[in-house]
Amino acid sequence: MTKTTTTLPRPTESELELLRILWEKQPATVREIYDALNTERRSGYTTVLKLLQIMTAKGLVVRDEANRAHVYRSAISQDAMQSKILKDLSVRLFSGSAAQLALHALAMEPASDIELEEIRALLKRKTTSNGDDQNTTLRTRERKG
Amino acid sequence: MTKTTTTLPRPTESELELLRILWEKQPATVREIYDALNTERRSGYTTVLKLLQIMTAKGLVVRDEANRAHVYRSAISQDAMQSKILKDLSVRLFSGSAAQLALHALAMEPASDIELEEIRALLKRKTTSNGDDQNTTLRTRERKG
DNA sequence: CACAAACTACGAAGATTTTCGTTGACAATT
DNA sequence: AATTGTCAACGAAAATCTTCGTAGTTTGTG
Repeated sequence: MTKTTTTLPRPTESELELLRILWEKQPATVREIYDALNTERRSGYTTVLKLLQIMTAKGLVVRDEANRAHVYRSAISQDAMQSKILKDLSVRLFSGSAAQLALHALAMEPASDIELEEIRALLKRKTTSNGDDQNTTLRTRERKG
Repeated sequence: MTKTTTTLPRPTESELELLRILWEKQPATVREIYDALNTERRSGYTTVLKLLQIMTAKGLVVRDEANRAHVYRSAISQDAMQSKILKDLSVRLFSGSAAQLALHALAMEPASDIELEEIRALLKRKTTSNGDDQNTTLRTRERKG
């Protein structure tokens, strides 16, 4: 039976690792994901396969079974997942205030000038039209690991 | 044998729930924590007790055994735990950039004017002396649930 | 065709987390 | 002093997460 949940569950620790790889390399086969993962940590092939099967059942990823080697894609964009997890965390640890969360994150790290500029720009936009929850899509830039 | 870990482990989901109550009401006995928790979710008394014992072993909380009903305190401030968890999350989901994390959090929520002002102030400080990881302690304000 | 390689599915062991019942100690009440 | 209530400790069941071995199928190669 296929589970029909509208809301995706929060990924577990290792599920998130696979999602990270997918966002970078998708669409990808188990083999490709396995290879990518094993440059970081040691893990068996069937372990990765099993995880992807579970994630498929959960709806975290979708797969194309057209070919023998199934091809996986994450079911949610990195951007959306980031928002989802931050939202959750803001509730659990910041009394629901994402702004307080942001403030904390900012205080932690000496951000680069470029990043500071992006934040200022965003703040400006939020100020001019406050209250309205307008569509503020982020440009996601690359960051070397 | 008492475990001697310098670094506190990341709290689990339910451990974090108890920490939240502690930060609000500490010092507190098991009974008090149990009562507070049960205004939100249903949970048995010994469940809470057991969790607190585990957390004591992990070093997440400390307890005063002077009286029959032990009295618990969190071993780490809410502020420090927030930083700890955000740091962890920035690594796992934002390629190590807390600034990107902050940007995301900001884009999500229509922050209040006061919060926006705080963020601007923080940005100003970070701008004038960039690169230096100066001591930026946050004022933590109250927020009605 | 026979054999090896690559693949999915599945079950299950191991590890961790969550929950609670039971026990025994002590305290308060009658 | 007997009963009832509260407490910490402990063990263990239940639930979830992680890992991998085995089996069976399909594909590629000699």
